[in-house]
Amino acid sequence: MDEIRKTSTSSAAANERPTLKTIAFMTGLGITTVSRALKDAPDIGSETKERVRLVARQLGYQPNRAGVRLRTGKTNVIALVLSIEQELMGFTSQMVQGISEVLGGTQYHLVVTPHSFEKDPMVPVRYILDTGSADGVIISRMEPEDPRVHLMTERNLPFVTHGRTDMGIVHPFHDFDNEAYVYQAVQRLVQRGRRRIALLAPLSRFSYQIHSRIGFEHGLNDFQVTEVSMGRMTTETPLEEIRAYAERLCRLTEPPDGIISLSGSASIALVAGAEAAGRRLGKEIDIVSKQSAEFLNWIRPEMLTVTEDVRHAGRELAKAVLARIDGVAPELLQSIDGPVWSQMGPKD
Amino acid sequence: MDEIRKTSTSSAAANERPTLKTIAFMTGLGITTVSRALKDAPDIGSETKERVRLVARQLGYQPNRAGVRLRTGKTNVIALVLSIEQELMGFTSQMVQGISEVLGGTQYHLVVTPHSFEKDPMVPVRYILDTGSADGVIISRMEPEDPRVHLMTERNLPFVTHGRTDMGIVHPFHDFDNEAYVYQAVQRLVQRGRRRIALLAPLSRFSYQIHSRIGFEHGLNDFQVTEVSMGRMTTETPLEEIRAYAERLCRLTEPPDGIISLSGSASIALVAGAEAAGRRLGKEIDIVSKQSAEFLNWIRPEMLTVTEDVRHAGRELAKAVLARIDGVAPELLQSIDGPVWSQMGPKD
DNA sequence: AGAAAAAACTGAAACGTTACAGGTAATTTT
DNA sequence: AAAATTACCTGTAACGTTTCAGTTTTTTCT
Repeated sequence: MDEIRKTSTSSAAANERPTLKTIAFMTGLGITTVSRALKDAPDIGSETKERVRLVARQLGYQPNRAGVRLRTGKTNVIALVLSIEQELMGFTSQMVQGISEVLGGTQYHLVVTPHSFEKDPMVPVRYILDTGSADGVIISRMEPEDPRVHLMTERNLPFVTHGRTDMGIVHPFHDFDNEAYVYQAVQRLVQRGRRRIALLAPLSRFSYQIHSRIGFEHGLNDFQVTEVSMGRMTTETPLEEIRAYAERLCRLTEPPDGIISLSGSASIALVAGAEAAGRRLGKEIDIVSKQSAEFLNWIRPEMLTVTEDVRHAGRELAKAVLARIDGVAPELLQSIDGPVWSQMGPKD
Repeated sequence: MDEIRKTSTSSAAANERPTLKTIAFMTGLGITTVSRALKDAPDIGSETKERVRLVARQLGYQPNRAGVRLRTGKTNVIALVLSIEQELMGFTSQMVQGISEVLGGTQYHLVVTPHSFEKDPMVPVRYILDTGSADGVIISRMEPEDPRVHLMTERNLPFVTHGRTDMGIVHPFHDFDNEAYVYQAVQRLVQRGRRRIALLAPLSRFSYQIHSRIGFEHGLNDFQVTEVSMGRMTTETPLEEIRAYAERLCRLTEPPDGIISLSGSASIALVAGAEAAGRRLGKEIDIVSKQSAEFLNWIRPEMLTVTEDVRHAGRELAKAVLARIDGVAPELLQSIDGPVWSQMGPKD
């Protein structure tokens, strides 16, 4: 099948995608006028604007992205930089949905750039900077001193972070309040009579490890309970190792009676370990977990959970980058979500 | 902070991004020559090519995407069209990772376009077609008669589907063998002595509902066991309804002793329902499930599972669109993954 | 009435790339 | 030695857009 009606070089195409030229031809105006009319520029007559808009809508005109990008440098792209090490249980999916909900009403497209954080987190950021391939960037897995934030700030590339930094640079972010989460987790465990609590925290390089530690220590202090060490375990340790460690821990003479986890999937391993050691949730031990999708309560209703609304985070992040691109001051684009505890199981 | 060294209009910029013009200036060649040299065109001297390549590498030259796209129409973009109704447990994340692994070695970017399948599945496809915003498309949630496939085929837009159709159009696809999965599931249940089996299938509009039904009926027939109806339940029914239904089912005088599920998250609800009715997995009942991330065995080791390798699917899909874009015949770009059963729990 | 100002519109140039239709010099053929 | 061929290279135009520097027409001011 080859093309049918191939139109001549001049305007007024039958089948082709309409351009400014098409509209100019149909209205009898100049291309410049059409361009300015669609932008609602002040030096175009209002009747003309109306006419142009009408024809444009009629034709289903959509500005050619390549043309705009070439001329103005504006890509109309938001880049989402994802770490391939990121939690799997629904996180990415929700984040993408949330971002898209916001971008859906705009000209922006979402380009997803997964990358190994372990190898070199700077690679995707540098690429975007070198090629000018996005107007704004969303990054996560923040560190207190984050070189990506340095670079993008220095090079004036709008961005938001999912998570906070601590480096004296004011930048847009959205974060979950892990400090409050862990503090409240301790509180709830104490309310249930727990006295020996362990914390399964993220890798220490990440900002939210520090936040969760702070919340934990305040909790230990305020409620006068003891910590049981999780050793070298983090939320990123392979599940089987976590399970084995949890089992060992629960077999000690002085086992923990409460565990707080920062990761939904890691919690599955904790539960498996604790139960392998004969502990029952809600009886000898309570496990508290953050999750990015409601599933833990389905499998163990006794578990205490907070569901981080990642979709909402995606929306906030998207709104923030867009606002930043529009020149809104970074200090106005910072938000933190507090923990929301799920309905409880049998106990309540 | 404003810009420093702003270079004049002519070439030889200090800080700016290099273009063909920059290379042309530095080598003393014409822009055309440089362009052709980088494309390894036959009418350029080999020594010249070497020289151009050297300088280009030196400068870190990367072709301007907008320039290429404007001139040639090539976007270097692959669009992933996702349904927001899609399973949450890791599916999207894995799919994106898989695709990116393949695109990582190319000039292609991945644009993600979530959309409500329920509302109108054609919208994103039409948008891509109307705006020419991608060179290739990946879609999922296939139906036997899929209008998206019709449209893209007719308009000659390269695409792959995750799942098969049945409409006499030969097109690239990658699929999981749901028929074999369900058949083998029946077989395994029978091996465990189960005789009354229920199937929790997808919505009937989807191709894989049909495949799973076929596998199921063959199984029922070959192994001489009876079906217990799941009523109006599908994998997309809200979890709480599924749970309630499963519980009711298990309280009947003739309850099922085996359930086969096509969705990991729905299986959680099935387990909850069965257990609420006092049935124990591996004892009075066996539940078999497909999942897109290894998590069911962690929470109920007695469950029989198959993990669909969505990441691998992403890789296959990406390779297929790229090949299709390069003109490879569609019939050569079709693949089906067989079910791989996980290690069993205590029983084995 | 003439000058000045305002309103409405427009052509040319440029962003970076590639296709096309050449050009020039060296080499081969006759 | 002239003609033809080959090997290499290049300028121009075009893709669709916006910015700049106008131009023309109408209105307002003096």
